[in-house]
Amino acid sequence: MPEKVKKEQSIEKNASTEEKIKEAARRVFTRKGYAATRTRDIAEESGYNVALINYYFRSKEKLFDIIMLEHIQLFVNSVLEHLNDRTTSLPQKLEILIGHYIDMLIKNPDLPVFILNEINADPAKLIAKVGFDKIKPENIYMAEQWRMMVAAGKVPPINPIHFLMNAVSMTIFPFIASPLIRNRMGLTLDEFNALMEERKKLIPAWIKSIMHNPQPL
Amino acid sequence: MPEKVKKEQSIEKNASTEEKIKEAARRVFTRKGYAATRTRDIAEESGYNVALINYYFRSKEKLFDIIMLEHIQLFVNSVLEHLNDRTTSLPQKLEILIGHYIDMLIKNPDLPVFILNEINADPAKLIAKVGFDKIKPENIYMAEQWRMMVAAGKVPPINPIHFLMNAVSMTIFPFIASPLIRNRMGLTLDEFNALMEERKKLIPAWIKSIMHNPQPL
DNA sequence: GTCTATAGACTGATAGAC
DNA sequence: GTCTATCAGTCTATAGAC
Repeated sequence: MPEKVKKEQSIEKNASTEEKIKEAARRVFTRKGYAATRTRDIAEESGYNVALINYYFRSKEKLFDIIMLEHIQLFVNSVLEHLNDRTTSLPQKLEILIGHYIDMLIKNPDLPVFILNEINADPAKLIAKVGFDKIKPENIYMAEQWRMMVAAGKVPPINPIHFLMNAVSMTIFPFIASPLIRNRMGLTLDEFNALMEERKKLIPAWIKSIMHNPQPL
Repeated sequence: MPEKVKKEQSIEKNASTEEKIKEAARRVFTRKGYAATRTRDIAEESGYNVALINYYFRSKEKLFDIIMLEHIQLFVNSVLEHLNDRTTSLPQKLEILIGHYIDMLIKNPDLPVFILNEINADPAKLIAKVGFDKIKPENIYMAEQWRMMVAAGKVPPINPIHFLMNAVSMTIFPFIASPLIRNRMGLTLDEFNALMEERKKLIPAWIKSIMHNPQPL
C-alpha cells in the first residue's frame, strides 16, 4: 500500500474518498472531455461535493493532469516491455501486443478518444509529460527485428512506418468509431466486443498476409 | 448563388461577413472543440466581434450545428454515390473511395478528430441530424457485390464488417494520430502527407492480399 | 450591419461552521 | 474530513447607439 499518507494530519482514513473522487472524475472526463466537464459534475458523480474536490486536488486542472497521466501510462508502460522483449519473435510480438491492447480497450473503450482528443488539443505538452517520449524508434528491439527481416529479404522493402500504422489503426480505430459502427450495423455492445475478440487472431494473420504476399502495385 | 437573401432588410452586401465568421468558427471549433471554444475566440479569429456572431447565427450552438452539418455532409455525401455506382467493380470502388478520402483528409486533417469527438459526445443526435442514417448496409450496392464474391468462393467467409473496418481504419486513423506519429517518427507535415499519398495505392493492394491469401487462423 | 456596454447565468475555488 | 454559502471571474447573449 504505497502513497497512503499524503495529507499532513491525516491518520489514513481518507484513501477511500480520494479514490472515489478520482474514479468519478475519470468517468466524467472521458465521457465529456476536459472543457465540457464541470467540477459540479464530478462532485455529483462521486456522491460528494465541489469543496472536497479542491480539498484533495487543489484544482480541476490538477485533478485532470493526474487522471490523464495514469491513463496514458496505462496505455504506454505495459507496451514498452513487450516491444523490447528479446525472447519473442516479431510475429509473436504482434500477437501478444494486439491481444493485450484489445483486452484493454474492451475494458476501457473510451480511452482512445479521450487520449487522442487531449493530445490534439496540445500535442507537445502531453507527449513530454506522459512518457510517449520513451518510445524512440532507435531504441526499440522490435524495430531492429524488422530491419533484420528486411535485410534477409523476408519482407517487402516498404517503409516500416506503414506496417506500424496498419497494426495500430486496425486495432484501435474500431473502438474510436464504435458508436458509429454499432449504430449503423445494428450491433449490441456484446456483439461488437465479440467481433473485437475475433480480431485478436485476425489482425496478426492479416499483417502476415500483407507481409508475405504483397500485391503488385 | 442560392440562399443569398436571408435577413429581412438586407440588400445583400452581408454574404461576405457571414461567410468570414463561419470560416473563422470552423477553424476554432475544429481546433478546440465545441466546449472549449468561446464566442470571443471566434470573434477575434474573424476580425469582427461577438455581437455580430449572434446577429447572424442567433447563438453559439446554432452556429456550431451549421458548421457540423456542412462538415459531416462533406464526409458522407460524396461517398454514397461511389458506394452505389453499378459501373465499377469492388476493387475499383476501394481504390476510388480510398483515394478520394485521403485527398480530402490531406486537405482537412482536423476533420476526423472533430467529427469522432462530437459524435462521441452525443451519438444519436448527430447520426440522425446529419445523414449517416442514409448509409444502410442493405441498400448499398457495394455490400451486394461483396455477398456475390463470398457466394462465388472468391473471398473468405469472414464477417464483411471486418473488411470494412480495416479499410476505414487504415485510411482514417493515421490522420487522427498524426500529431503523435509525426512527433515520434520525426516527420514534417510534407513527409507525412507523402506517406499518405503512398497509401492510396498500398491500402487497396493490402486489402486484396488479405482477401486472396488468408493466413490460417 | 457593426459597434460598445452590460445584463444575467454559470463556473472554479474558498471561507468558515461542524 | 465534509458540508453549506458565497465570492470573484468569465461566458453567452442582448440592448441600444451610430
